[in-house]
Amino acid sequence: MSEDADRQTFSPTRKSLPIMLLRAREAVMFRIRPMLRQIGVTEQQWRVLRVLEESGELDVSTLAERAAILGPSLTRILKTLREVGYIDVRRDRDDRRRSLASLTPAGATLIASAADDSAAVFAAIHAEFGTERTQALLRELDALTEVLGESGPDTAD
Amino acid sequence: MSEDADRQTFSPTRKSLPIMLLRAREAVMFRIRPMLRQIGVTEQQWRVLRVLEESGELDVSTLAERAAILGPSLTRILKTLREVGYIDVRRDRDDRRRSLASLTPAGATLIASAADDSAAVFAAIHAEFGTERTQALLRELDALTEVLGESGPDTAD
DNA sequence: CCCATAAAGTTAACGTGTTAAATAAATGCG
DNA sequence: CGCATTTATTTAACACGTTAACTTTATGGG
Repeated sequence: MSEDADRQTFSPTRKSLPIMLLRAREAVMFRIRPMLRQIGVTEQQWRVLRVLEESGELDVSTLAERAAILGPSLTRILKTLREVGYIDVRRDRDDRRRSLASLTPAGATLIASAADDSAAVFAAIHAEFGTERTQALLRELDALTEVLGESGPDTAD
Repeated sequence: MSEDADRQTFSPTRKSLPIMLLRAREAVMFRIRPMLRQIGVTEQQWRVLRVLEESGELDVSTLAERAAILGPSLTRILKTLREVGYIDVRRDRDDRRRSLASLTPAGATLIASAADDSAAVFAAIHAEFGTERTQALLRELDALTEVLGESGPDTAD
């Protein structure tokens, strides 16, 4: 009743790359959310804090790129994080179009307080799915992103 | 300046499973969005229509599960899709708590009109990343979802 | 030096993600 | 049968995703 005849017009949604990536991400996030709730930040706020902890002071564009968050979302997130005191934002003296964000001591403390819980979650995932298998999956995801990122339908010409 | 000493508290964000799944999904969606824009539906609306095309009439809970969309979002999406005439929604006679959604002819026509474009996009992805490699990645994503889905921090007791 | 153009962020508008609470219908038990 | 408890869905509130338009600052050519 759903298919015209004996030919599948689309691959089943169970085998669709976008949906499977979404499902896998959901499964992982399900393990992580309890920790995030505990410290009172959203998943995206956590990514921003993590990137700043990893890279130090960054301009908004680079931060957006590394945290995989779009500009408009990041503007709102930075506003919130600044209001609660986890980050500082200042203007770049040399190029006054740029904003530079950095972690405050309070932000660094927050991240440190979640380190053990975070490690435990990922240790559990490695234990259940396999450390090597997880690493291999990460490599494949990175490869897929690289391959598709080089040229797209909007980059054709 | 970012790390306390010589020990990495967190794995680099470049190797974080949640972030890599997000990046990979973004890379794939970047190829698909032009088609969705053309037919005037969002990514989530498209998933709902695809699932209904694949499975026929479904109750809201099952539809949410298969389209990987949460209940509250689906309520809004179904309202929109009904208003533009792509789906019908009715009450289940046997269990009046349930709503049943199904594709209208207009909805089926919309999907059919995008079939060729959709196939072309996925053919391109298979060509660039490899058909076998893509299949293998899908299997790993499914496996990860299964492994993590069986028990979680909220299912421990 | 002046202006057109580009670049970096922000604002705006609308749709979705996420959690908690509310509504409504079905179920089970005394 | 009557009511407390579940189940299915919706509503509400706030945060983020996405695209387009806008503001401000840099840059380059005349």
